[in-house]
Amino acid sequence: MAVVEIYYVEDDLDIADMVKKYLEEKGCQVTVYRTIARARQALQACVPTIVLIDLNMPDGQGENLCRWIRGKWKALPVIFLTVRGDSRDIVSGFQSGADDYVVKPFDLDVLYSRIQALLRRTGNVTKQYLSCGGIVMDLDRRTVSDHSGEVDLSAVEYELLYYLMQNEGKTVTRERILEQVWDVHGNYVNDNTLTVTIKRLRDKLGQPSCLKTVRSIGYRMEDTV
Amino acid sequence: MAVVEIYYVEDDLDIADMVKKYLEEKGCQVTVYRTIARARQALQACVPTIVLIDLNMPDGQGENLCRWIRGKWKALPVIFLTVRGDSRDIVSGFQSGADDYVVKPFDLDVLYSRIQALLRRTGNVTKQYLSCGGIVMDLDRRTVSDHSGEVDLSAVEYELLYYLMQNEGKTVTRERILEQVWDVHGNYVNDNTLTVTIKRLRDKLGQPSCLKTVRSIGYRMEDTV
DNA sequence: AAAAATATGACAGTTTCGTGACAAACTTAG
DNA sequence: CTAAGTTTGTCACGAAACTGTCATATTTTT
Repeated sequence: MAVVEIYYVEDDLDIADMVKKYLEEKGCQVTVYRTIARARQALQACVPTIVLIDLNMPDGQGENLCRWIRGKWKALPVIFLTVRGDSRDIVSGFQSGADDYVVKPFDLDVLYSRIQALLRRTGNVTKQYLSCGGIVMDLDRRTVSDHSGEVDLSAVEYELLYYLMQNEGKTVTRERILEQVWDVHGNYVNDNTLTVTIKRLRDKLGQPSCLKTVRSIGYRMEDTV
Repeated sequence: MAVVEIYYVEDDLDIADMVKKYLEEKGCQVTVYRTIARARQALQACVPTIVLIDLNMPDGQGENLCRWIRGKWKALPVIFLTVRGDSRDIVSGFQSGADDYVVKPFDLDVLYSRIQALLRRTGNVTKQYLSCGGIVMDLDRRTVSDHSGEVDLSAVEYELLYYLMQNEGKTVTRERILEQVWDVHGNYVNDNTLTVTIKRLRDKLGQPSCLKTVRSIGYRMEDTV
């Protein structure tokens, strides 16, 4: 299984630290967000494997974040971690769309078991998102977003971006792109067509720094370093 | 609503009865098995929607039953119900392949929430209603309403809307829609027929913003966010 | 400074979708 | 069974968006 990327929304830094350390030991990649607002912002840029949410946050209820997540990503796994262990709380937590609900104080091994069980359940789902440098492609919806929200791409632009993001980190040659995106074999396609489509992409995506020109070779998508 | 069929493996008849009654009130169909052997026999004859297993059974450990189930049906939802609430027990329960683990004494509402969450996740819930962006389809009554009340759709229009709402959030291609809604094999169906039917749908539904055109690909139903 | 590669702006042919109209097929009521 | 009303597929047309190309500018390399 690829790296499990976890977003953990928690304001209590002691707990957050403990959980983060434990999960990192298990090989997960954990990012902690101390407010709902920040978590929301991060989610717009990149979609993790799973989200852990503390119910009581300083800037709102975790349930609302979960509902918001469900509105955008129907299948993104969400687990609540909370001290509120009353039946009514649990039921309302599930009603906001969560997949599991763990009451503090919890055993870390149990938490990890539950994460694994959930990922086992969702694991075989074909990967639905491609993300790189703040740009997210939702392959099911066939939409693209950047930090400022959804971006409307034409068919060719979408195909081009898709090809580049599939090869994130690799430099792909102009010829190869032309072959793959315009799949012409004998058909002459003006080489400049690629240049122009790249420009149109960059314009629509707000000149993203992750789409790099590799002079005399081609282009490369890569996270800004 | 399609019936949720539950196999409940439990030797304590008092608890079994209570749980069974509660779940039946919720519209589920519950069969109780008092031994692992009988449950196994029943599973070989018929596979339910979900299995609830008590860990301590007179003729063996529930974990073994779960492992056996996983060997045959990788995706059949399984929940453990048990008094053994020690961390090690829980972890080993999950390791045998369970999807959830509920410690007795449990609240019935919580149990039901967990069952629902799991079925939601596995896509086993057949809902009576489909709703999206203010449009509600009642699949039993075969009716459609929007904010202004019931809308009268023709057969094809209904099928088209049904297909789109089933795939809420996904962009579906024109070809796929034509295949699915007009199920012609070699039969020529004019591509424009789809365009026209979409228009008729939009007219009747008051130009809903949730029915989006994805140029040169197809259409997508989606809540306006 | 010249040459090469890439970026940019403008333009026009093409594609795609929405729209109104129409006739054949089907349904329903009398 | 007939006649009126509905449904459904098709066509033709137009507006809007898409896409490839050219001419020109800008940047990078030698």
